[in-house]
This record gives sequence, structure tokens and C-alpha cells, in this order.
Amino acid sequence: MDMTYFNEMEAKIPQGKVRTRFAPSPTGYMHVGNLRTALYTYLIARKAKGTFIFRLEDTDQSRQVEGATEVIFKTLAECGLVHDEGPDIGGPTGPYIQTQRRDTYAKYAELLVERGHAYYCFCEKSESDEDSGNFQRETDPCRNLSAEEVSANLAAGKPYVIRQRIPQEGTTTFSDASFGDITVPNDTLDDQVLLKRDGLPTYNFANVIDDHLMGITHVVRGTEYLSSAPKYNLLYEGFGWDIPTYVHCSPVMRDAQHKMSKRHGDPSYEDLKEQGFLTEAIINYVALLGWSPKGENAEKEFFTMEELIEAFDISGISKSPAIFDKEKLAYFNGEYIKKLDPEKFAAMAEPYVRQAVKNPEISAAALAALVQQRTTVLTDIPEKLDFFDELPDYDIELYTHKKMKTNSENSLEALKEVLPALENLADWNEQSVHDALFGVVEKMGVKNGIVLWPARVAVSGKMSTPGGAVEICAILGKEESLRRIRDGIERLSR
RNA sequence: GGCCCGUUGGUCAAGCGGUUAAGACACCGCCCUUUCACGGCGGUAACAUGGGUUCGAGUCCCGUACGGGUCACCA
Repeated sequence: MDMTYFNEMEAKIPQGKVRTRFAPSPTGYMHVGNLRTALYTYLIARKAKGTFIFRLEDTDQSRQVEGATEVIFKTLAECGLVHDEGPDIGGPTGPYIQTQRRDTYAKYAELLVERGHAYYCFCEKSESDEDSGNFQRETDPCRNLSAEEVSANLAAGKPYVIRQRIPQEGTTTFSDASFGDITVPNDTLDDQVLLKRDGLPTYNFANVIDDHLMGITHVVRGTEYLSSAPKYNLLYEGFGWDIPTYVHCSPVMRDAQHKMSKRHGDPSYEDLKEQGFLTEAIINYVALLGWSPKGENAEKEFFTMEELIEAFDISGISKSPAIFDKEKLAYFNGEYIKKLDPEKFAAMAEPYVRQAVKNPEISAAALAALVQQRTTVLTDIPEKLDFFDELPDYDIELYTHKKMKTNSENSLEALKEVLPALENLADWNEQSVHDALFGVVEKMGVKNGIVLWPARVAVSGKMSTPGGAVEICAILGKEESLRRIRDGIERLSR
């Protein structure tokens, strides 16, 4: 066999650097598990000052999903998981789309046949799925075809697949960075198809070829591939190649027995964004879902991407599945929002603020300031502010508050004092309103709540609001505030 | 069913032969407070199970149970 092609391919493989790859198939969306895998893959590369590669695994022609690739790219970009090589930017080991590497796989499959670790199989493809699962290598007529028979079949143009020739006896051991050594009996492995009838490789084969030719040093993937890993080893050994480090990650679960899935409506990255979660919070939460930092970072909760790169270590990856907990994500989100620069938050919150408050007289920034410390997800914002545009039709029961020691009688009294105090204000701002209201408190010689609770209820018509009477009045403006207080007095007087 | 993997509070998890078994979310209580939040303090709550090994086991070994993965010309 002429080896020049293979020698040329081998010569292109970068040496001596950590190289990892994220290799999705364009069949779905970026669910949280995918995102986590991509993140870990990225972190391993960056931590080692290595290279992060994007490869598209599109060998299943029947399962392509329109637009899936774009969603994946967009998600990675937004999350800051920028790749150094990939279909969009090229690189030394391209192409990075598997359907564009078709010839390579076929050549390597033939090489493996030549080396005795694979064989042509001319068996008819079974129509029913049940049958295709029943392949028995002991009885497969093609496994031991003579070279002459193979050539004859090939010459006759008989369709074929190429299958891996797995030893019938003995065991195979492979090593995983988080699961350790795993040994399996060879007779439980099957002669998997390497090259399909359509000439395209199967996932398992394409992976091995590409990972090798792209110089991948750490293969990060889900545990659903754990049981095919021994076959990978046999493939690497068959070619005489170095075996990369495997890092298998347990799945992100929806509940104790189900993986997150689109089918069950579990959120993708984009869905989470839509639900009001911040990218940084999502990344931070996802990083900690199935991985925990060690050493000085052991109790650290909040990580920037840079800090993650610094702290990440394969040994901290958990072996057991982790259930996705949106409540905890919400906690992270809230913390990120609280720490946000107020201007940044105002910009981010504006669309949500404006969903509830259309009145252009009211400053969106002021409202944003009111809710920033009380927001966990952006989508909570509108319902917190809905009373600004219009006073809800509330029940005077709201004026009765046990802890504040208020009831409809003393509330009415208080409001009757509040009204003139505010009417007389020349300047209308937080400070002046504050002074006026506390002036009433002093004048009446009561506890703050006796005045401030009814005032807040009157101007908001709600049981609870972001901010108190002072903040709300300041934003509402004099005219509207007074109108609402008169309205309150009227309600209480009926 | 065969093979493989996993199992610490409701959830995420630390722990890698000797600990009062961390921490976080959630939950509960108290404090702060003009509401709700925020913040502070405190609390409830866990080593699946049975055998070994050992002076000593959440940590090591074996079995069992439960859960998951895989056994495709899908990835």
C-alpha cells in the first residue's frame, strides 16, 4: 500500500501542545449538558495554554437540523468559548467539517483493513432495526473472506461496509481521567461498522481518525460513550497511534432518572437567556454542576471565565450525574445582577421595565435602580413595576397590617396628615418627600410604620413593592402621588 | 438480558483510613427594616444496604438493592 498520503497527513499533526475539541453534531440545540461539555473542553485547553478546536460532526445525513450549527456557534461566542481552529476560521488540520473529510476516512479504513484490524462486509443491510442489532461476528460470513473473494466482490461493485475486527478473546482496558481504568471482555464488544454503505464514517470511526489527525490530546465527552471507549483503544492500537486522555463526563439530568432533553422542554442556553438569565451566571452555575474546585478555591462560589481557567482541574469532575437546579441558577443570577454596575443593569433591564411602565415621564433608569437588588431573573421585573402606570384597584384591607399596627382608621388619619404635607412641597425629590413624611411621623408622634405603610399602600395599591413610600413618590411625581393619596383617603372614607 | 458506570442532606457538593461528616441552593427561625427584598446571625437535614479487611471505614474489598449508560450502516 502506498503510504505517502498517510505520511503527509501525519506530518500535519501539531505536536507538543494540549489540544481539545468540541465536536457537536448539528442535530439539536445547545442544551445545558452540551454547554458544560464545551466549557470543560475549553477550560482544559486554556488552562494548559493549548488549542481549542471546533469540529462539526455531520456524518448523519438524515438528521441534519436547519440552523443548528448557527445556534451552536452563537452560543459558544456569547459564552466566550472561542475556538482557535474551526470551519469558520480554518486551521492547520482542517477541514473541520466531517463531510468534507470523507476521502480521508475511507483511506484510513482501508489502511486498517490492510493492517488486519478491519474487514469488508458485504452483508445486506437489514430492513428492520431489530435485525441490524443482531449482528453476530462469530457467524458473519464476511469476517473471514479471502482476499480473492473480497476483490471479486469489490470488482463486482457489491455494496459494502467496513467493520472493525475485534479480537474474540481476552480483555481490553482503557483509562479515563475521571473514571480510572476500565476493563471489558472483548467478546462483549462488537465488530462495529467503521465506514457506512454511503462511504461516510460512523461517529466512532470519524472521531478516532479526526482526533488523531487533529492532534487532540484530551477527549472530553459524555459518559454515553464510555462503553465504546474500549473499541477506540483497539482502533488506536490497530493504527499504532497514541491514545489521547479520555475525560468522560456524567450527564446533566432533569430529574433523578432523565437526562435533560429538548423533548421534555428542558431549557437550552438560548431558552435560559430568554427566561432572564445572564450568560455569566449560566456559565458559572454550569461549571459548578459536575465539577468542584480544589485547594484555595474549594469554597469559592463565583468565578469569572479567567478564574475558571485558573482553577479548573480534571480531577474535580464528578463521576455521578447532576440534576440541574434552576433555583440555584436563579440564585447565581441574582448575585450577578446585584453586583452589576447600575448603568449596565439599567441598560439590560430597560426592555423589561418598559414592558410594565410605558409612561415616558418615568425614568427607566430610576425604576431599574429600584429593582436591581430585588431581581433574580430579568423576567421578574415587569410584575414588580406594574403599578407605576396605573394604580391597581386594591382592597382597603391592605391598609391593615398587624406588624405595622395599622388599620383603616389610623391609616385614614395618617393619609389626611400626609396629603397637606406633600401638597406644600415646592421641591419634589427623594429627600424632600422623605423629610415631609418623617415630619408627619414626628408631628403625629407615632412609629414610622403608622405613616409610611399607608402612604406606600396608597401610592402603589400593592401589598409589597420595590422600594417604600418615599422612593415610589419620588418617581411617581407630585401630581400623581397626590392623586393616589386622595384616592386612598376616599377609599378609606367610604 | 450481557457488559460498563454510579450511589454523602430535597438539590449541587467537600471528604481520598482517625473530622463534632465542610460549604452552597432551597426551607425554617431571629435580627435589621416604612412593605418586599437585600444584608447579618442561627437552625432542620446525609454517608443506599449486608458482609468483610483494620485498633479504627463515608473513605479499601466482595455481595445485594436501586439508578444510569451501552449493546445502530445515530451521534
